[in-house]
Amino acid sequence: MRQPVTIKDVAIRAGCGVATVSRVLNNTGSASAEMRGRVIAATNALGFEFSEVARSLQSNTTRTIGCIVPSLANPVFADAVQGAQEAFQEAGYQTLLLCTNYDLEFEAQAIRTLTAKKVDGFVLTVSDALNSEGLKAIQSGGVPHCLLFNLAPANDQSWSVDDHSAALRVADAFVEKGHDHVGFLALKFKSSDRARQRYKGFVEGCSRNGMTPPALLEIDEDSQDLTALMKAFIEENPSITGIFASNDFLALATIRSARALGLTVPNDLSIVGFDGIEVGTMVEPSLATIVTNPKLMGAGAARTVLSVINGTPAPDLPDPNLTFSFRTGGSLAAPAAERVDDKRGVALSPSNNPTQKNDETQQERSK
Amino acid sequence: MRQPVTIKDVAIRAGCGVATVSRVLNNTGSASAEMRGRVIAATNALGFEFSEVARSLQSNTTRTIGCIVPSLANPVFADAVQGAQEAFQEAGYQTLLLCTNYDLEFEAQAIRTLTAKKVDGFVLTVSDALNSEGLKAIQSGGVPHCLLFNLAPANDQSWSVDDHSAALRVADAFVEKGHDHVGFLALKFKSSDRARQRYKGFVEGCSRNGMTPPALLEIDEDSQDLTALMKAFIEENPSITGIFASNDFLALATIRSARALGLTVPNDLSIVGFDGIEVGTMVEPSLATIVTNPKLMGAGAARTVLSVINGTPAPDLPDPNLTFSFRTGGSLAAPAAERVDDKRGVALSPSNNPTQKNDETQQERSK
DNA sequence: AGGTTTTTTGGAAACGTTTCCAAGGCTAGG
DNA sequence: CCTAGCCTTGGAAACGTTTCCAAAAAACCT
Repeated sequence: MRQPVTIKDVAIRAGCGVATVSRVLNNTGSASAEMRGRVIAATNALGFEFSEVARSLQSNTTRTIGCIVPSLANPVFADAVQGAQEAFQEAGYQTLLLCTNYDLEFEAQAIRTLTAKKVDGFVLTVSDALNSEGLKAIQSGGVPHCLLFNLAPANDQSWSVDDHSAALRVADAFVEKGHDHVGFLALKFKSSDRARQRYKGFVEGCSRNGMTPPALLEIDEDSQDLTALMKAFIEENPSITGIFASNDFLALATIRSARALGLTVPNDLSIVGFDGIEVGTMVEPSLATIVTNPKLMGAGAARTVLSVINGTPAPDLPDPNLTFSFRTGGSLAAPAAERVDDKRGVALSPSNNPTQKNDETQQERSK
Repeated sequence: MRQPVTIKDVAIRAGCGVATVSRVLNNTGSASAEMRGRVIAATNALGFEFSEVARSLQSNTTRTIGCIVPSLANPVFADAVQGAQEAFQEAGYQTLLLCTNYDLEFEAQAIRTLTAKKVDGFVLTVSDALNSEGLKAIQSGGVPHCLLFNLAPANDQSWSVDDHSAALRVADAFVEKGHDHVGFLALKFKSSDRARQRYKGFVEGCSRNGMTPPALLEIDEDSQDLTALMKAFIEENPSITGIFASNDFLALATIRSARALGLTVPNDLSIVGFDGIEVGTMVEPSLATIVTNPKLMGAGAARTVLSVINGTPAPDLPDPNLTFSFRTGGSLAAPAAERVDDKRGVALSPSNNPTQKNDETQQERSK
């Protein structure tokens, strides 16, 4: 199916040269009113449309942006992609989407493919921004780009939630409710610097608050056996009274597993999630979580890329502390008294101050 | 930023003609071992990569597929897109994604844009497959395409859940539990033939089962005031004992609103959703719903498009009855007996207590 | 050796645009 | 009435490939 009607056909029909057709249709250069009319008429009669491919070759610009994310199954990315796509769309750019499934090989391949397609820019979430082969290629190729949900290396911009600070905030939330020892549940720890940031922040937050260092439970792809894993985890760490899950789905799954284990949330186990997906407000108890705005992030990254393409000043990155907020929810409460007592008996606490924590606990619970 | 190194540069460096370079690198046509070596060496030395744009112009094929869906905020589409994207990716095709936001104008525009970009095919979910301007353009342009989640017009293929049958099944599920009068809650009724199909099927299912025709509650974009709407709806239809929501999010929101109105689910009001998103199994009570497999649908549509591109036989569409299954859940149960009693007494009570409904009305109407 | 295949090679056309440039027709100023 | 300058116009080059074709080189026959 060859290009059905080309600029040449229009030129013939209008009885003029192709250059004239191009000028008229693009409103570039001059043309007599009469000529203009003939060209328009011919264009309509033939139903002519420019081939963007030929244009791209000639203009060396495709008005296409490569967008690379791990997966759309995670609504955070889905929303971010949509936000980016809309922003690009508005500026007359289309979006070539590729999902890496958290696979480094795919990631590199995706970048190569899109580079060959001569995209005008990239918005991408990589597995590890500091060591990404593909990202380096983009940088050295001088292709406009902006990271999304990554910790930006030097010289790079990234629209991202401040995972570290958010995790600190979660630690604060736990301690406010009187928890001393909690767990961190991570998915795809290996392939996501975001998860690692959250963990790092959480560890630091716990430490700052004088809490026991959080126990780490790291799981793989499928949460089929999450209940079993949790059982082992809790047995191994009998003093934990809460779990910080690295995303909301995981948090909800954790609640389900907790129920399956006969634990009630939040009494026996408090849960805090991350992302702030909407269903978190629909469940009972509602999910305490870090609320983020992925769509905004995606749109922001898009605007940044557009700005470097156009050579206009880049939009300001949002204040890191405004990239998230904490949402209280029924899934986080003071630990039940019995478990606190348990702990008192069991835990030979390190350099912190569990007594004081327990006071807080009492206070909270008496409300 | 011109193409940094072209086939010409390689040819010069290798001391041969461009035709030879092309042949060697594409493994088409013959070349002496020595020549081959020189070309490869030059390619590596220069870091040459083909420009897909130039290739596309020459070969009149872009290895790019246009993918159009209403939104990625709905995980059904997000999953479907991912499924399609993966299938295409595997076949060496990339995916140009556009979201219409349920806007007909955008839809038409999107199709025009992608047509100009000379995509090799389309996978798309349109608002109304029978009257879509853009779809007609695609058809008459002879561009390979496959619908997704649409009711296919004649001559077209569509990978879609059999919404009609699924809705029948939901009606059966309600009647099995002893419901007689239920409501149908629809979002974007105007702009989605899927929602309309579901409604149509549901009406028919209710009729077949001798139930009262379902009451229709149609809502717009934001469910902010869903609770208020539901209150009015239930007051207007005091005999309904259940609601079939046209998607799972809506179902979960409905449960939340029901709670806000002091109704318990499923005792006062049973809820059935549609789509089978995973969180439905994580909530309490779990959500009764129609389970679908959007990723499979997306991948299927992709395979269909690929088959018409390659001229190979199209994959069989799945048996319509296997495109969905019913998942039982705690949100669907028999209507509470007390409510039946209660209702008798309070038949005339105004809007104070929305939990009360009139069973006599129900029985009378059911004949 | 000479003629006949077969292989290897490179020039050039083509894909559909945009844009440079030169040429022609006009207008206007002298 | 002539010339300098402006507006219009179209030919042709360029963008980076692939592919057709013919020429050159190598191989294989008697």
